Amino acid sequence: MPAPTSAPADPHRHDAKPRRRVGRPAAAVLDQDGITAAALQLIGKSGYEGFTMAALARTLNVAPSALYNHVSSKRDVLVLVQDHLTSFVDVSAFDAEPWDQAVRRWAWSYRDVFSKHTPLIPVIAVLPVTDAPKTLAMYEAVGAGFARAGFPQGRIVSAIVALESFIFGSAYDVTAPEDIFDSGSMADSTPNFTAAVQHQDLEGYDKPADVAFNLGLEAMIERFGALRG
Amino acid sequence: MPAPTSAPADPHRHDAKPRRRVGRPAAAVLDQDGITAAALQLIGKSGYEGFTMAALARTLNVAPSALYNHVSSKRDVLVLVQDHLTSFVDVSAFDAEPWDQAVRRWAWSYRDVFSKHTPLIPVIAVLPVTDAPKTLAMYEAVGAGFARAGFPQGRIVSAIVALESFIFGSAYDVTAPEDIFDSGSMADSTPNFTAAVQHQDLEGYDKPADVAFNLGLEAMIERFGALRG
DNA sequence: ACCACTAAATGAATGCCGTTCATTTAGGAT
DNA sequence: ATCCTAAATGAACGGCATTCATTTAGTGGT
Repeated sequence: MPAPTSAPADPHRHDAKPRRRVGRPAAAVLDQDGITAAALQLIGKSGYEGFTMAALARTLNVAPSALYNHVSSKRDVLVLVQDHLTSFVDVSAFDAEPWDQAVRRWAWSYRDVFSKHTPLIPVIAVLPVTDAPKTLAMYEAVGAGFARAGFPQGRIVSAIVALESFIFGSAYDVTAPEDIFDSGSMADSTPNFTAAVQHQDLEGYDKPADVAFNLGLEAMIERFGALRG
Repeated sequence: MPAPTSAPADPHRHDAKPRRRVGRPAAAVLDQDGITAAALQLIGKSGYEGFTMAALARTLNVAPSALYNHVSSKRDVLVLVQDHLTSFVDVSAFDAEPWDQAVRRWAWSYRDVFSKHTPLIPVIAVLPVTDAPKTLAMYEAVGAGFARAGFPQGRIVSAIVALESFIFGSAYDVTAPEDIFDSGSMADSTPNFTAAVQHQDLEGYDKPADVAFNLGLEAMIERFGALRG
């Protein structure tokens, strides 16, 4: 009886999100793509605190319970959103530029996309690729790029995972408050760190998060690059 | 006058647990240290799903509302737990071993501590150090180690942040399901990545997460080490 | 043209959750 | 003995995700 939660091939296709007249039910008003788009829009407007099954239903002119015919949980919606966002990550450089440049472009865009969606990180980081086809497609593009660049087969996945872990952690960093390292009244007991914070070199970047991301990313690119055959 | 609506969220400088005979208040059944200890124990027993203000109150034989005399929100409790956990991170090597070994020991222990507490990561990553004295103490130990090793002042914080970002991301990775990269029925459309997954080299480690962590960490240690004067 | 079947929507109900608040309790200070 | 006040209580409150019996309206078969 319950509707399938993830079926790639849907019998009922295209139906925008028109407002059916109120009152009693209608024909197909909802599908996963429509839910995903509405969710993304809602998140953009209200943030993740405002992202509620009730609020999502409201933007779709539907009762909250109706969503559960197309999705099995709120987490499910987050997975749909996550996978959709992944298609905004730029992997194009992997077949247009040298390996190191491609990794650079990919990593920065990956970080930028998800720094605006950090609540999704705990979801992505642990999600089987089977549940996220577009994410899998990204891995394929990246993995192919590594292989083409002469990366040893046995280390491709580990290298990607290491980069991705760094990217996720760095995405949080982007959202941290500027004064996160102000030691305030405790400065006396932490002289070394306090001094280091004060003398931090921005190296021409706008934000400290960018300096740190550049530093770590370039370290990995250089060292990983040396693994190529 | 009714009772105050919000308890002090500020741990302030004293974090010992002496019975302050400041000559004011009444019998104390609850305090922040007791709450922190109970919270940690509850999390260990029931996980973060079972970690509820009501459940926490129950283990302390107290009404849920009583907690709010000592803590201003559930998030506050998480901050206390987070800061407490940080004292389990091993920074001892920074005054006993060479820089690279010290970073290694610190990073692995940091990752191991928080891989069991990933729900805290979104909290830590964005938390001003002022609210977490033990965390600040850790930064001081690490920062001092970097300075002593001849690290250029202006880059100490960026290097630590980069390492920490990598550590946080990698902590998630530890908790990922083993088959997270099984592409299942989609294997045909992702030949490169699927092959890379199949041929992944474990390099003698138990878990793929450890291989990736080692790879990224050693890259950073080597490259950052070259920055020392 | 009828009818049976079924996917999809409803709205009420459920059970939890974090948090608030008026009130009570009991120790130290004067 | 009395006042003062921090700390504890228990009953609310509003919000949340999710479930379920029921209703609706299209579709496909005869």
